[in-house]
Amino acid sequence: MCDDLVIIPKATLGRLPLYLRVLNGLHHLNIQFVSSEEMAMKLGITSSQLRKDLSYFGGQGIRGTGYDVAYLLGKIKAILGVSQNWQMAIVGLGKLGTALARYPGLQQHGINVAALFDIDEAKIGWKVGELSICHLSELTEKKKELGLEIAALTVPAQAAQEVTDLIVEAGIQGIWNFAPVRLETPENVIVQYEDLVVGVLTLSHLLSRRLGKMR
Amino acid sequence: MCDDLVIIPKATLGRLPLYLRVLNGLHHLNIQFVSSEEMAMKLGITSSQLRKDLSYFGGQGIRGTGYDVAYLLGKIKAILGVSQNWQMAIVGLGKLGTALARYPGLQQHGINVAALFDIDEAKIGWKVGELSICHLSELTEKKKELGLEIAALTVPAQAAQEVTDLIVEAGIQGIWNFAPVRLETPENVIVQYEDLVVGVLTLSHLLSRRLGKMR
DNA sequence: TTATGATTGTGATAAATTTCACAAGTCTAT
DNA sequence: ATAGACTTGTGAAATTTATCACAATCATAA
Repeated sequence: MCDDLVIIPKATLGRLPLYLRVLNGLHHLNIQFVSSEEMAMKLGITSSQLRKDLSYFGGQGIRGTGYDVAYLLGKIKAILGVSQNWQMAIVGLGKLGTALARYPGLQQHGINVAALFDIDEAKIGWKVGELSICHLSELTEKKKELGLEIAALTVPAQAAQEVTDLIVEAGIQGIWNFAPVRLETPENVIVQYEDLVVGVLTLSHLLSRRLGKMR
Repeated sequence: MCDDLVIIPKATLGRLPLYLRVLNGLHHLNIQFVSSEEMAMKLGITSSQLRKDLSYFGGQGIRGTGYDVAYLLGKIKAILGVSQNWQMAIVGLGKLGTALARYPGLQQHGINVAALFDIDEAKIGWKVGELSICHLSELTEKKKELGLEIAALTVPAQAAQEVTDLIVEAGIQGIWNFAPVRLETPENVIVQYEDLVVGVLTLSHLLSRRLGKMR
């Protein structure tokens, strides 16, 4: 009845968004079936890994034919929670926060940017796209009004914990944290860490080795 | 002589940027020694994992005392290739590219944004911070002039492969790819994939389970 | 010097993840 | 109906990663 309660390995979960993307592409092209080999090729992974991943939640593949694109898409969307919409607030409208507010990829995946908050008086009332920036003190009120469920935290590192406490107090249970610090939160709050620097440093490391540029 | 040739597990490498951050903080506070327990606490991992990670490249800890912050910092910087500077180009000055161009975290980690490219005639000549946007056709020339080593790819998905081919042709060997597609490149080019959507979908999944909001 | 307390380094073990290999199922063409 | 070509699903093996537990080491103070 409720497949989502099956335990899906973390490593697999991390790949589901990639699968979602490829399936979306195929669905757009009106392709009805896809083999694990074909999909794996597009993803740069092995077909057995893909099949194993899908097996954790019942990919319902058809031997000799492949997987039903629409069905698999629906299944993965359900697991990732993309099949319903989420109301998200952005807290901290600096460069990063502003870019995030305008990023179309969010809406496409069921994340609705519904409110913007900052603490800088100079920014209050400014518009980013359709939305006006509110003062952080309005968070609790707006949370109830708009049903905010996720807060993207794009404030400077020094302010992050303090602002987190306010977010938690407002009753928001999901924090997408772009500040480079670990946040202290109650158990019922989920924090997802996002850090651009990790990616570029990994690249930097690989290049150092490749180019032999080190001292 | 060259510790970087020791094989460091991928999982460990992925954590080094986090260690770098904590060590930077400690160093800033003029703290000379730190124990694995203390550092692990700040990171939300176990101390034994930290020690094991450091053991792969010789953390040079002192029993009873802990690790020398400055020494460890230098070591990790060397491994991550942060101890020298890199010249980076940003290709595609949309919302994301522009935010990246202004992101101070890059400079802080030895990544120098040295040139901006776009293909949209309307944008050519515009300034973002100190730099002017150049036409993509100047890439090869600028690569030689500025010694560009990394290209951040922030163009729409449809254009990504085409632009990648130009980047490769210009002789740039590191691509930090923000476009949600897999890139075909020669073996000597390193591609680091960056995808914001993965993070927020993971959060979405965890929230779905937690809140029991699914259908 | 010696006792005490703190902390590392690392084998051994456990857990998680990936890869392999192939039986079993499905489709198509004849 | 049958053969042949494909493709899935999945146990088992291999590999990678994380945790445990404790001897060895170092600093400090009496």
